[in-house]
Amino acid sequence: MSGESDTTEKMTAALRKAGIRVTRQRVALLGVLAEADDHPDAVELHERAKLIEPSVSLATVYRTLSVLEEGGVVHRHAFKGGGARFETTHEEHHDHILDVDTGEVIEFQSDKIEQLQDQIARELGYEVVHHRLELYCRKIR
Amino acid sequence: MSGESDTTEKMTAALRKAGIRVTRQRVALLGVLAEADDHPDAVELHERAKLIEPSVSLATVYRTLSVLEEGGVVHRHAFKGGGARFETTHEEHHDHILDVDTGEVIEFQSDKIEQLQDQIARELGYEVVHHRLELYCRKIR
DNA sequence: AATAAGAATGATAACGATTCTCAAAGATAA
DNA sequence: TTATCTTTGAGAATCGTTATCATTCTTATT
Repeated sequence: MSGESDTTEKMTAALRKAGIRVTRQRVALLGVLAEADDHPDAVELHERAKLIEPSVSLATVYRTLSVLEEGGVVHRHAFKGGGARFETTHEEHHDHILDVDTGEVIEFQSDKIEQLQDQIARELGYEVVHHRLELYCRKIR
Repeated sequence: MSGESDTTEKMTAALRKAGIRVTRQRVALLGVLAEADDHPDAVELHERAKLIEPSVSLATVYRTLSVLEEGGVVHRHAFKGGGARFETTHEEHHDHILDVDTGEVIEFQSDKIEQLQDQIARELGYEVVHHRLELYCRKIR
């Protein structure tokens, strides 16, 4: 057996597959992203990545996030308030509900809404490249 | 007749109605917003307001925009790239299509989508406080 | 394994958008 | 008109993010 963890191997493979050069920092960050089930921002990701690879700088976190986004490996969200937040792309497309009281993020998916969006755009002579749908909600008592 | 323009009177009345103290700067800015048919950002609004009331500072533009937003007089949008952009609230609710090539903003409205949003939220135990729906589109050739 | 060439990195400066600070000027109600 | 409280302009400060640059690391090639 090698000294490499299973996660490290997986992340390395994922980076190679996306045509992204492999570095310790990138492997660490992607590992953090892969096991995150929330939607962390760059600073939070930096904190977590440092636990795995102490040498990661915040600058590299930002740079790597851009590279991963370009490579289609992560999605960047710009919810209200604060900075951008990220999640891996391995799940299928979804939109978000944001609890305005707790800040919690819930994911949902609606083919119907997607279809309506396409239809509306088409009627106006456009095709949808991508969209942003966020429902800022309050829990019903 | 008074020396006040018709617009000034209207804006003054609108501010009073919203319970916002009336100042030259606020009247000027609201006037600019009222006759804007695009979605200007703070710097652009500052430029335009200075033509009416040269003493307006950028700080006051930002402060006033926040006040007007709280008073329900304007809406703040955070489209991708660049800063916040604003529009008056007098029209009815609508969402936006953004032309990714030209930057143009088109407004649209769909009761069906609104209903679907409410329904989805309800099924998850939430009620929608407000939402954000932006379609980033390309013109069909 | 050694190397050459280009790419990625850490530290920090710079950036753009926005908010804050504070003394001076202004708006409102009495 | 005055007293009180608010708003203002100017610029400093802040926040999230990107750019700079000398050094280190990856990778492809020996």
